[in-house]
Amino acid sequence: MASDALERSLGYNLKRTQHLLRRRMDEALRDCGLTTAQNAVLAALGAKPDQTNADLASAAFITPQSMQAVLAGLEAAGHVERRSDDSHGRRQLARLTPSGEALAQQGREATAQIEATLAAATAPLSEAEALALMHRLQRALD
Amino acid sequence: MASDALERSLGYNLKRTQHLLRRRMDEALRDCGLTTAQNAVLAALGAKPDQTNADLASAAFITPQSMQAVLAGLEAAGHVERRSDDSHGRRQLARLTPSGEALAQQGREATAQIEATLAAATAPLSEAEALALMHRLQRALD
DNA sequence: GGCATAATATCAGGTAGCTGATATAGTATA
DNA sequence: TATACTATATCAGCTACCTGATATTATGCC
Repeated sequence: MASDALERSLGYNLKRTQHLLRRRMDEALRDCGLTTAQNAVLAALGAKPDQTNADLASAAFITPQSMQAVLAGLEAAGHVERRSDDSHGRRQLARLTPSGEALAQQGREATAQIEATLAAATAPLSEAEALALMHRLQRALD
Repeated sequence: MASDALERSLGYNLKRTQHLLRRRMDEALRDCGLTTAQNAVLAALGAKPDQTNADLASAAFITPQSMQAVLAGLEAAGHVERRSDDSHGRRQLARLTPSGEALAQQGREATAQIEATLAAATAPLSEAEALALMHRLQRALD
């Protein structure tokens, strides 16, 4: 049994919550054959096409170097395509292929249940209040 | 710029918050020469001595295999000592040495500021309300 | 125009944590 | 007692992500 001091720590509970969430997400996405990082890319490109590797890395909270490998895998599998930005010679803009769109949809469906579970568990707080709390914590940590 | 859909996701914001927290913790602990995992071990043993490798792994949210390496490092550095449990031949109970106690204290001091920042940022919610929210989310995800 | 700075992509190497497998000791059960 | 099950420690190998370095392309400034 852990000490009460740890149980009362916001940081510790933030970490534990995120840890449980990560496990649930990994489980749910395993059925689609997706990793969490891959799903993050598909979701980000689904919401906003033509993003650079650096954009996607930031969205998935990993380094651009790490994202390169993820993106290369998705590209090799035919779920993503990259083309040079005409106005910016170095940039490469990524977007979903049709099979990538389908996979992104599977990812959304697999994770929707978890998101709904989270939203329901905020009661008696509203989901908006929980989100506002997260935003305040983020601002404090930034 | 990320899509609004992601910004409104509790899971995404939980991940982002934890990501920022991790960065701040790593920064603060670097001055003590401690990693996050090492600090977790010292904090856990400070709160409750004579824990097994498996106990500590659970407390730090890593596998027992990974914790072995962390614990071996701390033991080699003289901050932790392990002895066999007389009543359980296989178990090895870890506890802090005097230098480990001192290092644990440094870790506490380094992270106290961050914890206080988090607690202050819960307003207008109380810290207890924020903790209760975390616990509800954890229960929902478990 | 020319130069410093920032942004992007990408190569190379290192590390932390993971999964899988194995050995051993304690516990429960038939 | 014997047999199955659980908990612990620990070896081996793997993967994801990181840091550091480098090349190339915009962009801001003089």
